[in-house]
Amino acid sequence: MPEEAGFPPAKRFRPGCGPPGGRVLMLLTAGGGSGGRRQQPALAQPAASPYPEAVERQRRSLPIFPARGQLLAQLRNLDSAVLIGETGSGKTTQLPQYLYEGGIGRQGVIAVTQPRRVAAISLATRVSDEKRTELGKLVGYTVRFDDVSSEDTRIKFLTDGMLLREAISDSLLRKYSCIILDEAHERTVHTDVLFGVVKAAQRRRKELRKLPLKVIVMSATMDVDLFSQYFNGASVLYLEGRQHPIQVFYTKQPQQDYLHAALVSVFQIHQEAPSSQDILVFLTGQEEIEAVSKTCRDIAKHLPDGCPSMLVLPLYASLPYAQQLRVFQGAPKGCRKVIIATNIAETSITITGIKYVVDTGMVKAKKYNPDSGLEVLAVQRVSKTQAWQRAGRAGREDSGICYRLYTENEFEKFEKMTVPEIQRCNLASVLLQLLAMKVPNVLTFDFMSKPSPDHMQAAVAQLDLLGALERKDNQLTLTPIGRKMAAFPLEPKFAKTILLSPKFHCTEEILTIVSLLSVDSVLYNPPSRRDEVQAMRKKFLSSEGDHITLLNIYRTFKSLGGDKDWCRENFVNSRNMMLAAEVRAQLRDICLKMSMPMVSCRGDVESIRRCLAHSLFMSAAELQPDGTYTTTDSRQPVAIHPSSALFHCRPACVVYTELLHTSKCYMRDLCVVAAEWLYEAAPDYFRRKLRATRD
DNA sequence: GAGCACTGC
Repeated sequence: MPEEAGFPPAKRFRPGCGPPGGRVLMLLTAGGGSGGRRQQPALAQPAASPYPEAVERQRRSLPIFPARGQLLAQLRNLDSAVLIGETGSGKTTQLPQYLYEGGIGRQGVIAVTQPRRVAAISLATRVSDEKRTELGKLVGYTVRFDDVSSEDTRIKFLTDGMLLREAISDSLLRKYSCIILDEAHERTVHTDVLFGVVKAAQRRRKELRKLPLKVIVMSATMDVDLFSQYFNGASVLYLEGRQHPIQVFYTKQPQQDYLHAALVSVFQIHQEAPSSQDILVFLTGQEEIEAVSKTCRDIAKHLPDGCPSMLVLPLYASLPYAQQLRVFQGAPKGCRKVIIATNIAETSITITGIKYVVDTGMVKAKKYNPDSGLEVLAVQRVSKTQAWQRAGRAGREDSGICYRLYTENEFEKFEKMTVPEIQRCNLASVLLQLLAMKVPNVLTFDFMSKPSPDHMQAAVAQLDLLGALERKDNQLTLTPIGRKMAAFPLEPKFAKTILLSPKFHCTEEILTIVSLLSVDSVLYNPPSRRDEVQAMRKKFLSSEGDHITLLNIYRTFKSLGGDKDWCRENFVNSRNMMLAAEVRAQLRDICLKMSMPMVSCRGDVESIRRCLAHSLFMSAAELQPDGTYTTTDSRQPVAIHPSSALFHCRPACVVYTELLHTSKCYMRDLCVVAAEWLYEAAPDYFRRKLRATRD
């Protein structure tokens, strides 16, 4: 048994509780403490309620309910507002209904945006149930591949990415009277771009004396200064929630080995706590999670008598769906559930019954390196808000306990907030979308958290190479090709690949390849069965690279009618395969709307490779005399990723889809090309490069 | 020579 990790006495806190100092313009409290008995709302029952009693009672018991009148009175007169409400306050399901019932925003549609599809769908279902209407009538939702809304829809839930798409065809968002940006604290790229788009639409509509646009930003955390300032000093409304108290323990000493510390903590809890109380452990990635899960199971086998048994469940996004679902099933009586997860359990997946959270304080996340212009995936410290979010996962139904595997001193040194994604990612897509909306002066776009000028410039350079940009009167605008690229829900380089494909008579094939590349990997690689996987995959491998290999797999899958058993036997992720087929159909529709010819090159694989060379020429690498590879763009040393079909080959020249920095800089998804094809594709670009290397 | 956080259009 490992020795005790050593935790000092607990500090009590309630995550996100209490108003932010000095910034609250109005305070709306629901009454009642957290976790304890709640005050009954003192308002009179409406004369004739349209709701069945149970639903009505449930709605009235939510913390937001006593604030209803005050909330409506305030919101009626405000253009913009920020609403802070903890988990469980009922803000997301109730506020849109209150607005509708109060006759606010009835001249148009009330939109509520969500970062995730599942959330948009389940919230719409919930609210339409409460309104006792059929989903898609009064209350509906719109997410990619699934639009359940109609002319009658007045309350619409949509993903933030979907609303952005709509802004391309109508940048004033004319059909909406009110836009509620929910989960704003997550600061996804899409939400961040929407902030700017919605703010501009609001101002422009005012200038044009059109229907005013009301904007409500909803956040679960207290750091709202930025939101309020950004929306011209918008009022901040505070709602108390239903979070239960959580005890937090820190370690006395910094931990050298967080995996070891996590194991110690799990078994310390396991020996002390009743077996009905489940544990959630936060680690950084698949490999680590699988290794720790195995160790946990091994140790659990050799525990002393009287110790409860243990059900260890890994949880990460690339885990097959059926295995993900196991975390929702209760463990047998006398058995404890231990869930070992990535940050997928921070926001995306909520598990009930968690009493203990073990937080290693580490996360694997993308960083942006402005010098090299590259994204780097690296294990790093979480931010304070992230640590609170993790702790909060222990207090969903009852009071909880969080063990932090770092000292309080270390915690104080964590970044206050996670750096918004928009400052950590490639901006080519964002820029293309803004240009498609005809935003004037894109380079000075009013972002809430501005990306650095270098960062923006790198995106301009990328779009320029793809032939998407032109300059008119010192303003950046889109070329006809650029406008077409923006129509595809894809990274710009993939959109360009599709647009080039008719020239190489391989549109059908390119559509398949691009679809497969734009979903999560269809190749399932359980580390414990590596040899089996390699043996099965051999029959699809192409010496011409990963794109052709993927095409081979898709063709076999299709010829068998999408057989799930075949997928399992061949270590193919059937969920992602189906998704790729759906993406392909959508992309094909867009091509047909543009009157692109649907052509196939049949067995002529070379034309596919030529097409890829012409669209990915800026991501190429050449074999050096010493057997290593160097990128043609920045002469950076790179290596072939071990997952590639070309891992054991050494082609002279390749293009790749992605660079991945882990222990080395790896190229992923490679295609063998001829050097002269690259030169043909962009003679000026390569002439510049050659001159640069000579200097 | 040896490895892939999480969303979304």
